[in-house]
Amino acid sequence: MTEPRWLDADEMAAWNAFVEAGNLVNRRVEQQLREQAGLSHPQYEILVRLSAAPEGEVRMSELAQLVVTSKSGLTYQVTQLEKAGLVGRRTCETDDRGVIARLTEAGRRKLEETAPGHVELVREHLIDVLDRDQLRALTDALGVVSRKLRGS
Amino acid sequence: MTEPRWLDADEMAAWNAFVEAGNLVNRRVEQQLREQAGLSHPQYEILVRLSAAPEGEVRMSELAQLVVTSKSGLTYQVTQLEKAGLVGRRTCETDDRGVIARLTEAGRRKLEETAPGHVELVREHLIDVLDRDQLRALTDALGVVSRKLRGS
DNA sequence: ACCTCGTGGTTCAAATTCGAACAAGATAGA
DNA sequence: TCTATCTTGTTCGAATTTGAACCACGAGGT
Repeated sequence: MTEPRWLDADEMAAWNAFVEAGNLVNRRVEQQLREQAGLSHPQYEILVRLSAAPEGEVRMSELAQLVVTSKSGLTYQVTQLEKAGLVGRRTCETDDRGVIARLTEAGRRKLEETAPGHVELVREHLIDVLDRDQLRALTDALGVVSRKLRGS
Repeated sequence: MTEPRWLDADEMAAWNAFVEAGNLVNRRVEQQLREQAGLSHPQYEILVRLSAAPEGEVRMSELAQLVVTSKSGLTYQVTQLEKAGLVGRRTCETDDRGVIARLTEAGRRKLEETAPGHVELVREHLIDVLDRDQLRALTDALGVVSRKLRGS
């Protein structure tokens, strides 16, 4: 095993900042959604993705990619949302294996009443603490990271 | 309820990038540590923080802050690490309530043999895909976010 | 000394996560 | 057509996470 290229101070700082900020923000968001709407962050994400799709419908496999979770994880969360009446399931006409998740009217209302508080929090902790340039730099950098990971 | 300030396209992109990159990287790191060392990311983080501290000792409450987890979560993970012989517990002399986690020799060895692969992955997916300026911008921006969240 | 309040850590139940195993359906080539 | 191979989504068990409840202890005032 050859000696690895260790991280220098700047690189270490970058990694730490990434992990720390991610954890802190996630915790905060999770907590806020939970107490304000009784939703987990993944659940909220699912509602958002569905609402953005035509007919409010997205196929399970695609949805799993969008919210970055495992297949079984998505199955679980969609089941929860279904019990709550916020999402429905139907089978795909062209592919009998396929299952399509669909946002219900109640789901859309739930999202509408939850979004303001959520956006407020995102603003307070991420958007409004950065200026335009910082925001762009952040988006660009993280975009590179994501694309790299998506393609492998 | 007053109408919230919604996110414009750039702001939305920033938030999406943040969440997506965080999820993707986390999943990847988790998977890598699990199969290469049988450790979860939080567990690895604990070992890192301990190894960086004088005597390899950190108090539980402080450790929870460092790795950004709940008290109970930390208790659980330290217990796991203790079972594996990588970490020890002792009570604080000056405060009978306090518990101090301590990195064992086996723990230090485990960290030494796990770190190279981990660093390699961090490099591949975060560090090496960005140039110096991007890395600095990322660190600065996320630093602002973390500081803001730490102080509230 | 005593009492009150805050802190530190653990325990507990409930919810969530993941991967592996599975069943059922699509797909492509001989 | 037959068959071998992917894909899809669910199920299952094991591991993990969280907040609330709890107990023990320190700190400050009376």
